[in-house]
Amino acid sequence: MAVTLKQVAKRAGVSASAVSRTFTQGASVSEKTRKKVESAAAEMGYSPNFLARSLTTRRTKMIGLVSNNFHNPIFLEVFDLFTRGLQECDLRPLLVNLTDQTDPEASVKMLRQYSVDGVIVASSTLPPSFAKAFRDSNMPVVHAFGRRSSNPQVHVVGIDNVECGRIAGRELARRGYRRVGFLGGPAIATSTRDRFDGFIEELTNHPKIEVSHSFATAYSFDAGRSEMCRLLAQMTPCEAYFCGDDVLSIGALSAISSAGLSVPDDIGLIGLNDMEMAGWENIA
Amino acid sequence: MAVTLKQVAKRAGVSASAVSRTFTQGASVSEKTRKKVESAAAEMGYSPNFLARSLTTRRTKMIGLVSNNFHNPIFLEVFDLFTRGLQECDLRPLLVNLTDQTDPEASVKMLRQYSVDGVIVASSTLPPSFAKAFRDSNMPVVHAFGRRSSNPQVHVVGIDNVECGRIAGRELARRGYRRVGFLGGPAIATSTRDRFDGFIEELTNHPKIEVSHSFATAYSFDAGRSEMCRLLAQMTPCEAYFCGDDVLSIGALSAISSAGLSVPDDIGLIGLNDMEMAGWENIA
DNA sequence: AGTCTTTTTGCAACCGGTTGCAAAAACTTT
DNA sequence: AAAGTTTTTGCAACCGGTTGCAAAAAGACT
Repeated sequence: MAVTLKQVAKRAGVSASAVSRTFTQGASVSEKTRKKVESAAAEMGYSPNFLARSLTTRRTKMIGLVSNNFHNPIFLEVFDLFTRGLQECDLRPLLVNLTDQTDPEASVKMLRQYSVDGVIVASSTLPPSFAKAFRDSNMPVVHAFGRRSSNPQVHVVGIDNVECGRIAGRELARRGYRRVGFLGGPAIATSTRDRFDGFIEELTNHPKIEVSHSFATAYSFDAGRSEMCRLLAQMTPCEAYFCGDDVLSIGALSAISSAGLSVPDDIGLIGLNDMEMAGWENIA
Repeated sequence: MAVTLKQVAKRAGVSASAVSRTFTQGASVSEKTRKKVESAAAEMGYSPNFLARSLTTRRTKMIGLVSNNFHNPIFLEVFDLFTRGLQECDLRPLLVNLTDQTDPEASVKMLRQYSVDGVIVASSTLPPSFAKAFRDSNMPVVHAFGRRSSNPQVHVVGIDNVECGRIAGRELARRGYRRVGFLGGPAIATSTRDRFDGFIEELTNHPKIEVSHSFATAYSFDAGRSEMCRLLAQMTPCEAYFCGDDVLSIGALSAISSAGLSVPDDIGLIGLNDMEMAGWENIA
């Protein structure tokens, strides 16, 4: 169906190699034949088939973009930025949605069958089996929002979650709260653990402050809301909370206002992520 | 690097075709050789290269998933559902983020170079040039959230926006509002136009009701908010509004509450989409 | 055992490109 | 004009598979 290199070659009256070379950066072609080829190609609407090319060049310019965070609105921003970034580098994202039913091994195998040049895993809430499968895949993988890994094969980019925790702790202390709580995401998420560790570490410097903590079941609005409801129902809720993620904060806010309380008058709250929505003014 | 079919063939002591056939649905292989091949393949960790295969089968099982809606939170849900759906059909989405700087022709060409089996365009706010480019691409394309097209090549799936408009109009009339407004998305979006048309059509049945309309500059929180601010600043704002999209509604809600008014006591509001977030209870 | 069918198998060509290599063409030099 | 250099070109093999076809093997039937 599509126009092939050979057809162009015939039309331009040159060999296949000549055509191939005019479409390859830095190959040796005379100006004369290049012109011939280019006009023939233009007339016929030819452009080289990337997959056939990849067979010999061993580069597909495809990147596996893997995530299981399709319910945390911050990830729409993440996908936006990541895909744009890739596109600017002339790479295309092959999207993989990891669900609970997905077999991590199968996903890795699939990505290998498609010969992706690399993989980006964008998630901090990845079950260990997934993390392991991608780690062992021996393709280049970068784990976004992960934490420093013991495995040197995997590049990690992310924020310093421990430091985030410290900052939040410091701020709450500065504001004079005496009883503070940490409201984290799923206990298995490394991001939550690190933020928690930093938070605790910082607050040990302030022995007068009473610290408690709890974990929501997911990074989601509902989880944040119900966990905060539970906390508020307790005998002595804290004076202020540090939420491990903005979507949790928003859920928590919802719980707080349903309870007839307000932020920051009745209760203090610190979120994390600065998502676009957090700026929406009716939330609070 | 990766194990190839030939290596497996040699190890299993059979021809290349035999190996190929054991990995092809419905090909003729005896049980005996199949076993030999399978065990050899398992030992060596072989799985067929999809791209090489696609060269002869002319099927890549890749689908271009194209959108420019990376700021409307409803689209995270859309991506989630679409990718899952594709994965269930054993297809992989090649994601394309259309920005203002993107050249539609280039995107189409790119998708053709990757030999995608088809394209899903998920957007109702597509500039006509994009729509046209994909339409003319002579690959199978389905336009999600589009409207019935004059071009029979393109499959469209979406809701009946005209009917949505009618329903909203009917409902506002039923509730006895006398002065109602339509707050739509960008005037070029077909979805907005259709919803508007349906809305108007329905309300012509109620001649006593006064109808006005305006369009936000985008399907976004900010656009909804600022448009509603403008409306509220007018001499006589309407008693109720129909917003063409939930994210607009949320923006509008924000404007309304900033103005010290509340819904539905002071002003009526109908949204559209039932996005996950619309259930978040602190929004309203 | 011999003949006729049906199934399984390997050869070889092909999918759409790339690339090492040696020959051909184009310049330089003297 | 002949010899030496550099650039451009086409041939042919290859990337990792699939598939039509005819020969080989296996099974069915007298």
